[in-house]
Amino acid sequence: MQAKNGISKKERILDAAEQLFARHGYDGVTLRKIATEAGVDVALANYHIGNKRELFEAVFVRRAELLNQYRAEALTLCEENAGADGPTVEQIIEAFLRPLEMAQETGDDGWQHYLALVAYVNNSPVWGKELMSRHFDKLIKRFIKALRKALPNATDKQLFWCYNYLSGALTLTFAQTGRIDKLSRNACKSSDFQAAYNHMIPFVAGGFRSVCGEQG
Amino acid sequence: MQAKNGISKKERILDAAEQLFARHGYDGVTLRKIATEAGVDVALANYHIGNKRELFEAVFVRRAELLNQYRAEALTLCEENAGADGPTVEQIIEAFLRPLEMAQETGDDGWQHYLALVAYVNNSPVWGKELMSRHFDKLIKRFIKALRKALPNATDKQLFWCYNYLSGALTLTFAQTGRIDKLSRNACKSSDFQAAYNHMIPFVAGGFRSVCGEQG
DNA sequence: TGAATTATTCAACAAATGATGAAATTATCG
DNA sequence: CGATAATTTCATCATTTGTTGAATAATTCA
Repeated sequence: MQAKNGISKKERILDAAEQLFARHGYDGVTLRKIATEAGVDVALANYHIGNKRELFEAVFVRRAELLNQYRAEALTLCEENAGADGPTVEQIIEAFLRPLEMAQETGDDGWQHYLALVAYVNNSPVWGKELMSRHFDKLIKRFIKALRKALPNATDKQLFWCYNYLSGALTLTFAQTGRIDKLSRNACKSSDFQAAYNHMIPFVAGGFRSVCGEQG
Repeated sequence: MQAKNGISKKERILDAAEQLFARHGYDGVTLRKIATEAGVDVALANYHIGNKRELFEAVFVRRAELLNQYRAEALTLCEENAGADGPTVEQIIEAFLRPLEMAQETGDDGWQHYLALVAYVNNSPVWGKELMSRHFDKLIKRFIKALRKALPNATDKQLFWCYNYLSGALTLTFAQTGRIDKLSRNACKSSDFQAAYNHMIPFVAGGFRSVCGEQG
């Protein structure tokens, strides 16, 4: 049952839920607000997807695989282009971040909302651990493996703490609170993803090098 | 009307609210849960503090000034101990972070809950901008000023973006989701604040240096 | 003590919430 | 077409929510 404009009501529900959950969190959103935003009856979400929790997870899952795919391709590409020593820290971090920037910069607002949702989940004591792990850990371990090769002196403890800081920096950038705009008196704009990622790559790479020591 | 054990019911309400808001967010907590946790009637929060929103802000405000004071003292101290060139990036970052570590490591769980609440607020698109700015911007600008002196080649844009990454890394550490434990197969423990901050200082300092360039 | 102030509890309200069967509508396809 | 299935709407339920006015208890202090 496909609508004429190509967007089914089920997708409209997921889009509306994505935006609202990202902005207000799980408990800050009611099924009625989602339905209203989607222009749909309240009962329809239940018919197509299930209860509220299942709706939340459906939204989270929807783009997760695609995102992993983008990142995996970027990592594979930079590994193929590198010599026998493998890619540099900068190249690995870039492969980790650029797909996100590109997703956020498509005209589609959906990716912006989705990544803000990931930020919410990543920071949530309740959802954070299980949901993030289930969908993203596998690929992250591939990135860590590449970093371990680029930083042969690093211990696992150092690598994973550094990844944690990277994850936090990224998350706050996703969250798009607009706080940095105000603090910097508009020297930085949180909507300027290009600037956010351009600065982030050397920051994070420098951080990894500083903690884990140069190779040799 | 002070209780015999020294903890008034008003304080018990604030403590319970602090813990629950930090864990479940504003909308994930009901006044009844707070009251139950505090061992108090539902109506009492309203009598002592006001409505739900005012309760949330009261919790947020309670420790904000004290936290600013700790950080300000640390910065002043490291500036006094430094030469005419001022403190190094590492010293400034350390002054920014150590008071948080110390607060989290007091036996009192309250500071842990409070900093998790700050993490929630900092990442929240709704609360993030206004509430954080109102209470923390002034002191943060003092820190930025010190960093500007330590990194004379840096532009404001670079400095504030780097601060943003620092803030994000810090926030995720506060949030205590336990995710890093699982990801690293217990090489890192999110409850180990000492390790979290020990690694974070060189990471962030290295990041600043890498983005803003060494001086000279 | 006893009156007055403060603190706490009780009871109840209207509004909103997630959920779900039953009814109505629309699509599918032999 | 006509019947079977998929989709969408409608009406309604029991709970839960934030809030408040009145009643009760505890404290203060003259």
